[in-house]
Amino acid sequence: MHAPARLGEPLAGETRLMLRAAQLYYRLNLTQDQVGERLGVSRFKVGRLLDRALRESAVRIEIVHPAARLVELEDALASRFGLRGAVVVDVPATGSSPEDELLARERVAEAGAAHLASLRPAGAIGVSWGRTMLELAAHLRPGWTAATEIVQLNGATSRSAYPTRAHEIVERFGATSGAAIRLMPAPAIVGSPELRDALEDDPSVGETLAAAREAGTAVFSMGLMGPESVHVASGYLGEADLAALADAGAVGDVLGRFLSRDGRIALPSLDRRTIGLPMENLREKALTVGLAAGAGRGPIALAALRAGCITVLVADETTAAWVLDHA
Amino acid sequence: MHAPARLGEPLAGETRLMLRAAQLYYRLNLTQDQVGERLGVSRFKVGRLLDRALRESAVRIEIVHPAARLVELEDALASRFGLRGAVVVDVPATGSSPEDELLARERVAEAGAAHLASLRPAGAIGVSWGRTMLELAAHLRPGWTAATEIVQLNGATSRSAYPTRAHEIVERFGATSGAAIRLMPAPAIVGSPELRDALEDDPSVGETLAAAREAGTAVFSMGLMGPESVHVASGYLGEADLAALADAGAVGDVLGRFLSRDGRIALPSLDRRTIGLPMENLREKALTVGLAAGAGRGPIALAALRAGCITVLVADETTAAWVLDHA
DNA sequence: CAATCGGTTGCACATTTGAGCATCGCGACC
DNA sequence: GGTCGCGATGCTCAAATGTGCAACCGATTG
Repeated sequence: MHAPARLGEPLAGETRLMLRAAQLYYRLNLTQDQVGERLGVSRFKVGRLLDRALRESAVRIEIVHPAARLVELEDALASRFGLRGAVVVDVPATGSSPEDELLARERVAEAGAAHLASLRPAGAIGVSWGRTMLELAAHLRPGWTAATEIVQLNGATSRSAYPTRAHEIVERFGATSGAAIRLMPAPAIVGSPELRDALEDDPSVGETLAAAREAGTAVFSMGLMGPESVHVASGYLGEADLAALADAGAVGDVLGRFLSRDGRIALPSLDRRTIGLPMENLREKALTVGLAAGAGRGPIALAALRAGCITVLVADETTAAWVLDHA
Repeated sequence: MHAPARLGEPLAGETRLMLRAAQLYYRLNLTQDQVGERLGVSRFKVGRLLDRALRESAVRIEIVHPAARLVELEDALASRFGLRGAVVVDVPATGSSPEDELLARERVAEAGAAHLASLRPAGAIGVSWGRTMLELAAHLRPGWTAATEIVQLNGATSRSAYPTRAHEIVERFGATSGAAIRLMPAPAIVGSPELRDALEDDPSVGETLAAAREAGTAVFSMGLMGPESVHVASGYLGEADLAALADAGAVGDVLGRFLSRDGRIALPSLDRRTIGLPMENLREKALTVGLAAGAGRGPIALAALRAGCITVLVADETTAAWVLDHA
């Protein structure tokens, strides 16, 4: 090798020196100069010794903070899906009990609000509704940004006893940012494409929809597909629709648009009955913040990412890990 | 705390930033400047973030090389006993079978020879004898140093069939360094103090002893106390002596001088029958290299260190660890 | 409303570190 | 024995990093 032909050497003197240098440099925080003095070698040699130690990974530098994994997931998501950013939240318990769901929603919403504020979006901001969005709105702090207008992105007037509280969300966004608000007075899903078109043509809805198209920013959450969906609770979806969606391979929704695993509209016939900003318009926005909180949101998060309608993802750790595992 | 009263924060944004900075800096090896650019903060802030990460031990820097432990032991020994140096050798198997003993001796002797050469001792060098010393001598490489004289430090003429081979050792030291040699033609231990004195007064022994006192450097190994001691094999010690030594708490010998745990001469009456350099003269030398190789050498190594007669210790890992454990 | 205080920020400057390069020593090979 | 080539060494110079300091910001208090 490099040392003059002494085979079977128990421990090359160079290696001893290297380890000693590493100890002095990394443990005692001496300068390379000081290390060299103690070891009787030049500082250049110390530098090279430390180089070698690093190359041969005789010293390991690892990031051990409990949250380091979250940051790693964030970076992985951002680079894997070409995102502008990702926020992964550590949620203590990640079961699928209602309490755990609640907790996950809270943490994701809180983190989403903070991150949204840090982005300081300007101009018009479109927002969706749902439990996560309501929670997010609650966490917005006065003056978090100086938007000009808050626009509701999709229909929400409830036809059941269960209120969507979409107006609360929009109002809170408006109140905390000082922006004007624009609601969308229509259900999320109606019975026929014709009715959808008629409603969207009406100025009350149409103007909001136009504003939604113009908004540079969109903030929305992702919904689950199944009997527990808010769309079922709100009375928009019946048994038959649910069955058809399941047949079509739907995994959840974004702005009331149900997607299949690959990110495509799962059931075009249902999509034509859905009132709100269409997928293709959502994709065009400069900044879209999508939130996924709670067990089982992995598939819809991945679908939405594949649909290309997300530039900033906010999710809990379990969801983030699932997405990366299945991407 | 430091952040404006937001309690129960899932993960302070500062911490995210810190971890991200640490990732970029330590994993991707970006400069602090580049990290700052990516994260949108000044390089000063990055530096401070990295500082914090280090202080809060969010990043851990550890030395993982298998030999790192040896170096640690060396440093610990050197500082604990005020040594000029210590060499700890990694010995694959550390049982107490004859083969393991042999292996340990080989590795320690080899490392001892290499380290001795790196010290380049000048002037007169005193040497002891024994299996380890023989092995060490065999590993000396021509021109390893430019000593003027090699002096045998203690008596060695065998009175049994088992040869001490002390002359081989001294000759090899001389031949490889180009130095003159001086042997000590006497047994290690004799029957009475009077005979010891008479022999030491004889010029043949006395002149070597005087040279041994003058030598600035001494190299010796440490021997075990018990029936397997070379002194028993060479016929210097009988049953009665062995029993008396055991009673006196002897743990082993240095230059034929048996020591108790605390580093004192275990049996003065026996010591007065021992021919060779006395302890107090050994202590005065500028450089004394002591070798301890093989299972059970811990106690005598510790005793010798306590006696203050060692400035450079060469030992196997097990012995080194034992010494530090019991110091 | 002014004053003050703790903490954070960016800066100029000194120190530390890294990179490229000329040199040297030494063994291999003619 | 000469010389060729490789690796190690130490140097200069530029880049990167740490440090003390002044300015600043926001909150608290008189």
